[in-house]
Amino acid sequence: MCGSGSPVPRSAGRPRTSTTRSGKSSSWTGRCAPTGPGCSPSRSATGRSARATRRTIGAPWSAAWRSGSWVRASRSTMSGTPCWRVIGRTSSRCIPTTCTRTRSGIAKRPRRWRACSNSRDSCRFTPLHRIGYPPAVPTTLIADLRHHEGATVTLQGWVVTTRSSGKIAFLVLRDGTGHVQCVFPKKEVAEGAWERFGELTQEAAVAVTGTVRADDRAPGGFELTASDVRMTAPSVDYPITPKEHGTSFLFEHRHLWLRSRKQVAIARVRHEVEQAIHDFFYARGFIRTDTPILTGSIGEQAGELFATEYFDLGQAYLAQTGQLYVEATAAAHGKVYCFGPTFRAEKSKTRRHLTEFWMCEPEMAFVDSDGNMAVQEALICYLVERALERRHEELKELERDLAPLERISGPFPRITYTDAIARLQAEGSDIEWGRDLGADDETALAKHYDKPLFVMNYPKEVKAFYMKENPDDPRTVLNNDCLAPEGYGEIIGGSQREDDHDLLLGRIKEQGLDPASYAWYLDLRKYGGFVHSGFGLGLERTVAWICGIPHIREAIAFPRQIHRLYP
RNA sequence: UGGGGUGUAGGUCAACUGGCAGACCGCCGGACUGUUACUCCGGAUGUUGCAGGUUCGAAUCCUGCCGCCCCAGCCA
Repeated sequence: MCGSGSPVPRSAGRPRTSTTRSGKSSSWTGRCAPTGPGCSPSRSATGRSARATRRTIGAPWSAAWRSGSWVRASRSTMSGTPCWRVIGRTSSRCIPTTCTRTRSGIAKRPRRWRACSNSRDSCRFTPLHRIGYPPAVPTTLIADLRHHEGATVTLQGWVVTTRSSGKIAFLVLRDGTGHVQCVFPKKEVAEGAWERFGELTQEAAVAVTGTVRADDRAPGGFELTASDVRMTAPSVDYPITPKEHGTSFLFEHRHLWLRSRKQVAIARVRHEVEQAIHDFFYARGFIRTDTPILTGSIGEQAGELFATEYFDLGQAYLAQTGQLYVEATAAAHGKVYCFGPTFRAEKSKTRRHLTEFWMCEPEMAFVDSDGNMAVQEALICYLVERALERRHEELKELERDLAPLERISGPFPRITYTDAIARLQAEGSDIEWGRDLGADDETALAKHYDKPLFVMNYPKEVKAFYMKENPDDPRTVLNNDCLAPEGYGEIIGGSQREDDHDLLLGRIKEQGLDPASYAWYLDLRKYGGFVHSGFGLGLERTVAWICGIPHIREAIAFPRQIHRLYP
């Protein structure tokens, strides 16, 4: 189940454009600077299907965008205006171009089109904005520089650092797609450019024009020999300097800290994990059903909810979980999930808690506790695999030791709560059966394994009312926690749900909850009750583990903690 | 909500037993043609968290308050 690779069926990955008529797929190795005079929307590329060509003619980028086509941006060096070429409509494969050069060195328009064996998302030769938006002014992205070697381009971005040595100066620029060093030789730059360089400060917005040059000394392999620079917006006394800062200072400046390399890397791993979650469930036929944030009834237990006035209906609460609602939608669709923010007014001040965090909660009809864990296992394997495959650079930036992640594969070890207690006691712990496991207990258990660990069947008393009683041991319920390795602790909590109306009602009363608030939830057992299970995966905890960062507050752009509501 | 720690320049931190408020980074000025946390020279920068107390004298000792950090509980 694990390690099965892409959740998309293999057959869907075959290019369906006419570009692969040869039937041969090859990776693209040529250098392309699609900026030559021949680059015009009205000219079709040799080998393109007539249909795509027609689409290009008279079809501005926005029309192509609306129709879902892929567009590729390029810039005419003659007119300076961007032009757009539709390169594919339904393919999930990258379709890069090859170019030839004339003897004079000017890149000509693509002669032929080839399919590339890389997938659309991972292909290094498919810069993202080709399927995105048109830049406000003709601008080359740093990530695209490899395609523009020898060409004169204009970059827009923000100043990371400047260095000057009297007759030569260096500017490290970032634009959201990467970093590049721009070199300013004093004698060769445009008039006034040297002085303008001197006025640049950290994080000033700039436009730099120069020639793209491959250089072994450059971290990304390419540099810009700059001919001109223009500051488009100043930045005075940027607070986050290249020196060290304390955590409270950094979180007070979180809106700026997000620009730093490591924070960018974390955000991209998070993005990858979120997308991977959606891909995973989509490929397996789950329907995403969104659950309310404002709720009247209560998720698990009162007291730790954020309350707000709700017109004439009294108090509304910010959702602690979407679970009760996905149980309802599971009866409509079979397999569903929700993914959104949840809120806990717990006064927790640990490295594993936020008051607002994102949770993915699948719910599956006709799936028992065993099947539930199998899905959790597959999901975690897939998320780790995706991060390793597509966010390798980011994990490297974060100095994450990849070996523990590479070891993640199914099946995961499983241990019952009762066995866990026995093991802890054997190791000298004074924990007694019936008490919930603490953070230290979890770490002690998980350290025996280099994979995530399932701990199953906790005592009924310490778990929520909706969990199904274990028929083999009625003191316990059919639930599981999933503990991440390396001391990261619980990232998933799941259970088979109580599907018997009377037993559920009894549990509600036992825990002192008001049955009236749960009338609609009990209805699900009155009208075609069904075996079902589900779980909640904490996004920030998962991202923190994959990134190897010590505190989950860095795994979300703007963390909400008990003492932090700003920025 | 408990337990522990901490608060000094824009930032990170020193300041011995109560005795002149300091360093580095950053910033400003200058030098330097391949730097990449460049280097070198010079300069500016303070309500020592707040309020009170002890003392000839308090960043330092005492009382109260506030902020932040770590740990625990609760949980994802």
